[in-house]
Amino acid sequence: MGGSSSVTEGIRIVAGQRKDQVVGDAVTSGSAPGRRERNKQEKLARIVAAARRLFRERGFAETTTQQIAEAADIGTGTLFLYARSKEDLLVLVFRDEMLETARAAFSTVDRTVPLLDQLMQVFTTMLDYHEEDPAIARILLREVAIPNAAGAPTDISELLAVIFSGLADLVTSALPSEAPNSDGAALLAAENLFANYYLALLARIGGRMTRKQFLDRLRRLIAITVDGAAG
Amino acid sequence: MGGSSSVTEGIRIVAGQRKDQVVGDAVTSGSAPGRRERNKQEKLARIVAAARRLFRERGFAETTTQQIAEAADIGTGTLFLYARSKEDLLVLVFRDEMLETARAAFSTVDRTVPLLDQLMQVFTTMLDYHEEDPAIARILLREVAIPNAAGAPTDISELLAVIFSGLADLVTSALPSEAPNSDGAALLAAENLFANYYLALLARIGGRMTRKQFLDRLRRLIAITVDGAAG
DNA sequence: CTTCATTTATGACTACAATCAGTTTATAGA
DNA sequence: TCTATAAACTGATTGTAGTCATAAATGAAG
Repeated sequence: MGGSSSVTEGIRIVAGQRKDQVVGDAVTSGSAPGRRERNKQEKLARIVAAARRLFRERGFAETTTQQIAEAADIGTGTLFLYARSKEDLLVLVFRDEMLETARAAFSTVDRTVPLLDQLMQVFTTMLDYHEEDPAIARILLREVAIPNAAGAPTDISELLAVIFSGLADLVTSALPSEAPNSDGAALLAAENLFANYYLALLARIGGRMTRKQFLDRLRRLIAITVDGAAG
Repeated sequence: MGGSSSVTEGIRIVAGQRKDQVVGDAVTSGSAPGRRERNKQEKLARIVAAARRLFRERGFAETTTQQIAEAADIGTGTLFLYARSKEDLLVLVFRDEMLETARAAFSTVDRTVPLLDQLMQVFTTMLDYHEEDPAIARILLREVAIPNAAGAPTDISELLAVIFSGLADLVTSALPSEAPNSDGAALLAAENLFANYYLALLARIGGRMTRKQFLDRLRRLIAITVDGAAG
């Protein structure tokens, strides 16, 4: 997403309102973590591990938050101190995998082929990941698009940053180095490309397209953008 | 795991065929509707009317399916013969309004202005509709993108057809009449444009953009596609 | 009218996400 | 060390979406 405008109108701390919690990550840097912080991180790790295993083994709907809590050896209420909802927990659990997938996708791109093919490589890698477990992907993609519960959901800004800057970088590299403000233009092109990928992915994961149809369609869609921006 | 020693975790319903019902519209054409059919339509109308009123008055989360059933004067279980889930009911309720909004958007476009402006007119009209009730729009857009429950959700193909063919028509009209297979190309362009609109809309409704930011961003995004396709 | 089969309706019931008042644990200060 | 305050944890409880066994309504056929 474009400029993370530093408007800072949130007001966060103080001011009596304590609604939105979710045990915050209080690790500033360097200094002693402290027992409380260590306990929190350890618990978070247990929760994520347990949830991942259960979601994978039984599926999302078939796994209850009770089961996750029990497997993570915590109280049922504790779970919701770490994730706002069951769906949000899913994002928390698979965020890192998605991030790694995205990073891998960009780092293995063959930069000698045309931009269109580079983009298809990236998107195909990300598609492959989601196709491994379409049932999970469905809910994951839904939650990423529009979070369910109110309040601050699990932060995915890093994932988005990797994707957008990665796409923008491919676009910039492929373009003849001339345009002056091409940075903003490249980021905008990245958003355009991602929008096309995302909606096609929704159709694919939603079972409204075969894999072949998806790839074919996506290629044509991004060709519109790529040819336009390049021509 | 733990707890009772009996494993029993397989079983679940899983068995082959799903039961996908949802009282189908059996009106073929012309011939006598029959009492059964009339009752169904009447009930459906009552449900939609009651749900619309309650969702508008109290909001989605604050309205229970019991309240809707009572207001529609039907049993609680009956509701789920007409919609697969509470979310699906929301689509059922607002589908017609969205369809009308889309139709109106396309029929009032000023065809004398540049294509980019025509598209912005259409998208702005649709944005206006969703901004009237962002809380409802949020869930509506989620459900449209990826239906919640399994089985056939409320059919929105007509809405999508109106939007895609409408966009394709604008594109075709604005382009110099020359290209032979421009029909498929125009439809593809329409998908590209819609993808950009939809993701921007998600950001806007998700509160991640002001209205001004949305319009500005969307204009730049679709400019990429329009300039590319036209140039 | 009287079966009979099929479709539609019902509401008591179940399962479960999420909450919240009360409890425990950690840390800072004395 | 002990005490006070805040942060984190807990599980019994609650509200409600969605189910399912049963019943009612409809239409077809005799």
